[in-house]
Amino acid sequence: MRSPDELVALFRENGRKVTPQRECIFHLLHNNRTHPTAESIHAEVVKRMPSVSLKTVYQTLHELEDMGEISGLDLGTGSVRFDPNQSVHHHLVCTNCHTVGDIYLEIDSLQLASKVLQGFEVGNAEVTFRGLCSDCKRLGNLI
Amino acid sequence: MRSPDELVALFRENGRKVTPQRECIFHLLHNNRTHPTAESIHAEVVKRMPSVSLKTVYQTLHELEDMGEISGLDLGTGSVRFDPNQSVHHHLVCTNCHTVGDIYLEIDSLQLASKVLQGFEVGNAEVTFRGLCSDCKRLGNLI
DNA sequence: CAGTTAGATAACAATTCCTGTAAGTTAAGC
DNA sequence: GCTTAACTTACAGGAATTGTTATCTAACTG
Repeated sequence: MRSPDELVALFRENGRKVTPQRECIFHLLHNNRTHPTAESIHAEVVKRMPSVSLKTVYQTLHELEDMGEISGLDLGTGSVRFDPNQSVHHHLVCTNCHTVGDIYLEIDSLQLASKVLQGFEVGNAEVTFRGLCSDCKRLGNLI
Repeated sequence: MRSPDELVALFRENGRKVTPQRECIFHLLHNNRTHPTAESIHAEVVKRMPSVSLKTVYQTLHELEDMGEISGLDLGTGSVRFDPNQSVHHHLVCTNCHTVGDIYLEIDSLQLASKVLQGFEVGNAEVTFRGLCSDCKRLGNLI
């Protein structure tokens, strides 16, 4: 995702309006590696601007998603997570605490032989690793 | 997933009761490669037994899941899909029509170097390919 | 720099997918 | 055939998200 300042300019170029609510969301997403949900972003926004509705947060997140600035990830944790990290990477999902980590992989086998694809045109490939994060693993050993 | 007859026996062994509703669901799942949702299974069940509730379908599907006979898949298509195919495979999800196909892959690179995992203990790795299925691709070309 | 207006916001209701509850019904073992 | 745990149904409820609408405001316009 671009910097908040660049997003402001980009929004104006696209005929979208720049509101304080949106700027707040831009800042909260910038360099954010926590894979936040709309709900968690909203919780942070509300600390600064108490009247902002969840709907506004969803709308802004979806606009950023449509513009390719962030990705919505459905990792089976109940709600969609938003990721401003647009470099190619994959995810580690803790089956216990549901935190999401990033992992950078070169997966040669993902260059698939066309025969196995049977006409399917691949846009992208996501790899999701499920297991225990280091914290939950450690706690698990203690119990 | 095992055959309907085997499931009947297995349910009884496990102290679960075998009802006509459940047997109907067993048959609908057997050799089913369509990755049905609870809703779509229910639609089929109702054709044969009009009074069956969606709740009953969910309950039976979850029991089969708990027994390891089917897998629940959250592929970001809105609802959970159930897959009786228990061999190791991955999925092709059409971003247009949301149908789900199977793909069999050997992914050597998924034997990850422990350094990139930073203490994360991997249980399993799922690969989801998103793109256009052959039907949607063809239609896309025509439009 | 006030007026205009497309677009954004907030409050609220609705939707979708799924789960909890409670009361009636049935399969399996005796 | 009786008992009882388990199943089924109807219905309510819940979480995540989206639709609606009236109000408001950013940014353009003169």
